[in-house]
Amino acid sequence: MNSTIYETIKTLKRIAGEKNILYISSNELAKEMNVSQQTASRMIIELLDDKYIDRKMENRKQKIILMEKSLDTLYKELNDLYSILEINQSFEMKGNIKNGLGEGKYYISKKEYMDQFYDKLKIKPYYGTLNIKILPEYENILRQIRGAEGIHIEGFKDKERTFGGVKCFNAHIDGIKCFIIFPERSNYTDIIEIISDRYLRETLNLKDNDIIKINIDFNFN
Amino acid sequence: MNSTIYETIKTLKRIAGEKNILYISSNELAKEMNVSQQTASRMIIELLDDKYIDRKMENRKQKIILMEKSLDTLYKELNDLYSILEINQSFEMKGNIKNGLGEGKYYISKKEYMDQFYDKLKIKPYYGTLNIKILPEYENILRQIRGAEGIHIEGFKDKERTFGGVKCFNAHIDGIKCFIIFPERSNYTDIIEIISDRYLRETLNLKDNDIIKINIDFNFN
DNA sequence: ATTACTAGCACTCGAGTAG
DNA sequence: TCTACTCGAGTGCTAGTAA
Repeated sequence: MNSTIYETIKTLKRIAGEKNILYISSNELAKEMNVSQQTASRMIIELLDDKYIDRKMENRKQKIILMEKSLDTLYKELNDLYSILEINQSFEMKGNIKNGLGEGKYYISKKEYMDQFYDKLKIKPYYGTLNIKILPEYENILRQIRGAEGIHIEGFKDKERTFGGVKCFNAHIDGIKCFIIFPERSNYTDIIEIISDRYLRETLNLKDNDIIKINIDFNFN
Repeated sequence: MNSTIYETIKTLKRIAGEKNILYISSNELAKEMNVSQQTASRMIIELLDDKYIDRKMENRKQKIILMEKSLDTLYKELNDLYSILEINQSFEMKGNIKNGLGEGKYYISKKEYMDQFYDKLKIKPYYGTLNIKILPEYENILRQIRGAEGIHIEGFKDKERTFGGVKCFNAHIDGIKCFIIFPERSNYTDIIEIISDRYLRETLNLKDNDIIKINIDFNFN
């Protein structure tokens, strides 16, 4: 990971703030970063090439939009530091119960996944996932969790197709132990999937759109 | 700030863990960082030159000791990310009341400081500081606070000598508003100085060696 | 005003190798 | 084995300048 890329992302995010959008000339960016205008321009081109940012040339100044990959980079570094400095923190998110459409069920019930869940998570998951749409005010926490290592579940192939790797995080809802699972290669989404050895919908008496709180038991290292 | 220096510090700290001491050959370090042995060796020399680390050549492998400057660098980056990602966190430390020897009193009672305290902190401090020796388990939090920006108080000169800049952090003890003040150029110490418009020793009925809790009202930006 | 190409200088990297 | 020097190649910087 090239440093200048990282420094540029930091600078852009600092100026953009929460909206992740900013209007800035290469000259202004150059001054913020203490580099030449040419270097700032080159950095923007590199960030564009690598899909860290999107850009619209407007009349006066270019409009830069920070893509999810930029945020990932920053939260990844934050997690690195948490891990290295051995800072332990617990996280809490809230969201709405969503109807899962049975997709998660199809994936996790694959034997190759199930065997690994049993080995690595020490649970035999209920054949289905609980889907939660995270409330917007918790999205940055979600980003931070997504950026962490988690417990890795290997992908595999069957005759028809490839199933990607998954990473899992220890969590609990109302005292019931469960795991958040993320596909390792996927775009950002505010919907997370939960597995547990219990049928959570029934155990916790949940209905669609109920708001629930989920605690992540983060353990760096 | 050169990235490779930063990456090297991260790697060293990750391996060293809490003790901040590690035994590692340039070759091993090279593998950890995915660079050549020569580059790893060069990084170590640079870190030595810049006083980030200390080193003892032992029979088999060099013994590397991470100096305070390395930790500062990592906590500084953590603070940067907190600020950029607009993560607000409150901190709490505990420590023992210490006899201040009247030094703090001499410094802060200087008019040039006092005027700025009044302007920037909106208090007219009591003529003295409360000294607290932070308990070891809170030292990393102290490092993180020291690494942050704070409210800047300018240094100045009088006929005899130079008085350095100071940075201040909003805090409170038992609900009483106060400020932690750090000399801007000083070595790490586990003793912090507190100012307030109240005589805290009396207001809070404190005696030497009492253990107190201090809350830092951290406001990035 | 902008952005960004080109050219030349400077810095960094790793291979070879000395101590 | 270690650490770390030299040197050539490659990368990244800025100044000049085009569009």
